[in-house]
Amino acid sequence: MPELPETETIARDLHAMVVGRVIVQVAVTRPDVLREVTADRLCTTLEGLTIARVWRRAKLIVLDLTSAAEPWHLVVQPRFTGGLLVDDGRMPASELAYSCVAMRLDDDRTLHYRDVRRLGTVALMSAARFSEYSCALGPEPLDQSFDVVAFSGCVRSSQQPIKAVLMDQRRLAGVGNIYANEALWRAGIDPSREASSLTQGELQHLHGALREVLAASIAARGTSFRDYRDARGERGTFVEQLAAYGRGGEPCTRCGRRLVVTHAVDGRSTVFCPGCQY
DNA sequence: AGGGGAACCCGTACGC
DNA sequence: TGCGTACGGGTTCCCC
Repeated sequence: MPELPETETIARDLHAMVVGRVIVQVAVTRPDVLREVTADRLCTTLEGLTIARVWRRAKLIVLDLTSAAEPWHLVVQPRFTGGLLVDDGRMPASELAYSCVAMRLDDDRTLHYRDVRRLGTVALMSAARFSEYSCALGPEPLDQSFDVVAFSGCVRSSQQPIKAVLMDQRRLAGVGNIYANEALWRAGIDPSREASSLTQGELQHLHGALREVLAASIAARGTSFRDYRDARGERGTFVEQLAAYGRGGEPCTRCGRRLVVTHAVDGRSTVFCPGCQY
C-alpha cells in the first residue's frame, strides 16, 4: 500500500531516528523476503556498517550504508504490509512475530523489517547495482525539474489507459493506485482515456493535480487505508482528503453524481466520476 | 519491442 | 463452530 507519500514519510522519520547509528548484529528470520543476497551474506556484510542516510526513491526506502571499505544500499520495498520499525525494547510480541529481518544498532535499539504477508522485499545492492536499478525507474514527480514538458514526455507516447501509464514505474516513479485515481479525479480526466489522446491543456492539469495530491498527502503523513503505518507505527490522515479512492458509490463532491468502481481499466480497482471526468 | 499473465504471500471475509 | 476457499495487491519474470 505505501506509495510515494507514505514511503517519503517513513524515510524521513527513520532518517531522524537512526542516522549515524552502526549496525552491530543482524538476524534474518524470514529469508524469503530477501532479494539479490543470501541471509548469511546480508548478515556478514551489514555488521559494522554505519547508516549514513535514509531516503526515498519511487516507492523504495533506501538505507545508505558506509564503512571504511565499500558503500552499500539496503533497498526496502514494503509493497502492501511491509514496514521498518524501531524497537526500543517496548515493541509488543504481536508485532515482533512478523519481523523478517532484525538489525541491532549500537544504541541497543533494533531496526526491524516487519511484513505480515511478506510480498515486500529487502535487497542489498552495491553502488553500481543500485544505480542500474534506479536508472530503470522513471523520474520523481516532485522533483523541481519535473515540469509539464517532462511529464508530457513520460506519458504522451503510450496507447495504454492514462491511469495505467501513471502507475507504470518505468515512466513515472512512486505513483500507485490511490494517487493515480486521485490525480485523475482532480484533473477531471477519465482514467480509461488513451494516454496519447490527452491534450496539452489536460496534461497541464494532470501534472499539477498529481504534484498537488502527492504533496498534500506527504503533509498529512500519507494515507492509511488498511495496513499502512509509518515508522512510528502511526496512521497517516490523508484518507480523510481522498475524493475518489475508496469512495465508490458515494456522491462526487464536485458534481454530485455517484462515483463508479470498475476493474475494467487496468485490472485494478478504479474509482471515477462519470459526471465530471472525461 | 512491448504487452499479457502467472507467481509471490497470508490475513480476512465469506460460504458451507 | 470450524473448516475450506476466494481474494487482494505491486513488481518481477517468463513467454509470445
